[in-house]
Amino acid sequence: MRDVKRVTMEDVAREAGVSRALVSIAYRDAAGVSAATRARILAIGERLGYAPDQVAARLAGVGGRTVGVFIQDLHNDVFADVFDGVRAVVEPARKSLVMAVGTLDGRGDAAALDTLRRSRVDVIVGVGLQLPDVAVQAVSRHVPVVAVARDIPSVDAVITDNEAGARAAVEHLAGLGHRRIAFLANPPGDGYGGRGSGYAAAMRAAGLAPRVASSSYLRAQAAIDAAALLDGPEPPTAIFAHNDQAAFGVLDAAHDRGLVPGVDVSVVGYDNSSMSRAPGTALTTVDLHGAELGRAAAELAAERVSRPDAERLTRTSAPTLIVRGTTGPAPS
Amino acid sequence: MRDVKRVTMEDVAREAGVSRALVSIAYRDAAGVSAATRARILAIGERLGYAPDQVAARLAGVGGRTVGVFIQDLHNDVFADVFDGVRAVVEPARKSLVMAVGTLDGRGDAAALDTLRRSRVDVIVGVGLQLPDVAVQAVSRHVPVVAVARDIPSVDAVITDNEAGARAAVEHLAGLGHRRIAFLANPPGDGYGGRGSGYAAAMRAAGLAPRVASSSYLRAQAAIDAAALLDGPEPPTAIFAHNDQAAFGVLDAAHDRGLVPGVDVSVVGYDNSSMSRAPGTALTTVDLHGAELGRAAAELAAERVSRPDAERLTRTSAPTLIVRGTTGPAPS
DNA sequence: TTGTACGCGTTATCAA
DNA sequence: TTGATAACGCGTACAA
Repeated sequence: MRDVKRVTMEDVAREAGVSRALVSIAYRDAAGVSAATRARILAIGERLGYAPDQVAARLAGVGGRTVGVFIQDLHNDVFADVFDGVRAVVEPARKSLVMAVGTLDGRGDAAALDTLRRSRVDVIVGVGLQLPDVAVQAVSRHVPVVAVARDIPSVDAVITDNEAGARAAVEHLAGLGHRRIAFLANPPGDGYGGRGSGYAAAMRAAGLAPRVASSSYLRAQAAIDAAALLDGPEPPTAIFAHNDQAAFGVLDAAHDRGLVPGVDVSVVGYDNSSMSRAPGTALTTVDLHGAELGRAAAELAAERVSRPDAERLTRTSAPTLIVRGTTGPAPS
Repeated sequence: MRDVKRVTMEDVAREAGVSRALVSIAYRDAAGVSAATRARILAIGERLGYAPDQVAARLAGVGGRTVGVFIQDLHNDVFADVFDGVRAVVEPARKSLVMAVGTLDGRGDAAALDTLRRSRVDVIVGVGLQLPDVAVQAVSRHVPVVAVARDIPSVDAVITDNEAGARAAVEHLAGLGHRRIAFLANPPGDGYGGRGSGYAAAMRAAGLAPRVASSSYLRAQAAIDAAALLDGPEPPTAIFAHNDQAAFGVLDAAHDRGLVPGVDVSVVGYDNSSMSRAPGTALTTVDLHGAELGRAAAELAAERVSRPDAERLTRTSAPTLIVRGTTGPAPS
């Protein structure tokens, strides 16, 4: 049923009557073999069911051809967008991609990064890193890291302007006449602090009083925290959540209270995840432009590999507000 | 800024005044080293910033410790559920996981599987495989494959009872008084044919005439196909879509026409993806129990590795209907 | 505990 | 140019 033995390059070489080195050259499309011989070698390899062993190749090779991608959570659609962007750059360059997935609570992140480091990747693109700055910096001493949407001193990064995104959200809501606009905050120190500070700055600029409720990434927790706001004194007429997941929690809480989003209470998320586009939800949100971030990160990664000693590399991306159905005029 | 040279096991051995073999033993927690020496070796390794190279280990090791996971599409939440299940089994067993991601149109699937094969994985768990049976069988001649939610002759599989899921959906709708229940079909030959046949059987059993509209995985296409149904003669009062993505397309079409889901038209999806749980959407759907499928697949994978010549291994899982807000009594 | 033969390609270095 | 030879990468496993 299954091949008992693995077919190796040696097998192909013997069958073709050439050296192993020549087979290697042929398979890598490298210079040093005549077209005719190359074709013959590949044909024989095909017939034998041979495929070069990537593990051996990675061990023997010169390096610089493997990109590691850390993804915080496969359930978050935004990360998938970023991954698509990374792939769009890495695959055409014929480099290989190694993935490692963290855990939602961040506890598995260090292990996942360690896996990448030990997998001989030449550079790591970190998507949704939740580790403290120092932990990321520690990893980057062994393997260069390009952080996506997170600004860590001395670590290459594709930075997204969280302040601008938050400002756009607040200005949108203020323009609709909302005055009691609350912010459902992300965990402190997660690198998205700009969303909170941008919110606060925009509120003050609009002559409004910031009102921040701490919360978490978990939708259920966000629902609880939003409920506290909505049931408290002087409930906000609009809630800006630090990301879409949390915004869904807010919508859950609103729904429980019979409040119609966009009418009784306005809700803005952050990320433009696919769930925010769900029919019936139509969440107004800030688009992170994930694929673009991913492409930029992959480009920075390539640059870092070719110039290991370059100064810190960064690129900046600007989010844009997407108005959908969960925001509307402030109730009078 | 970064370590210029990679620290190897040899470096640690020299520093500790022992052999490389002993360092290897110490790091693998294997028998053959005294506790004191082991601690000393690990301490020195720590100080030197050493981490065992997994690539070299995989090349040298005996095998049977690496599981490959093919995932069709990172944007589909159900696959993430399955992945979680796989991981829940693989990680505690201290095996390593290698991932490869396909493409939505299925064109990249062969390449992704090939990547896994060449990565020396001992077994592949295939999630969302769209390749033809023969292509999967071809891969499985080199590396055993465990297919998730797909039934391919001679390939190990965790099978989900699509017929039962479809039947539950139809019976639910028929019980609500619907008589014109249409099925928005998946592409033929994708392995989920049971949803269509289960639908047809359940319809006939209920004394109703099956009505199948062909469609695709794409939400936009599903919207077009659903629109044709809704605008046509004798429009269905209920539409059962082959998966959640397509069901969202149906909801889009309904929304465009001012039809309220659950009131004017009932909609049932399949998968119980996270989007189906979105507030305001609340899609009635068939729960695939992704994490359970993933766990079962990982268990089968382990069994296959330990018994390479065993007969075909299969396990069956039963989906369950989850009634939410998009289904309601048939309009009179 | 140690020596040492692998595992499977890649990449100089060298010869024709 | 076309090709061969041999060292190398970094651990693992087994005999000594």
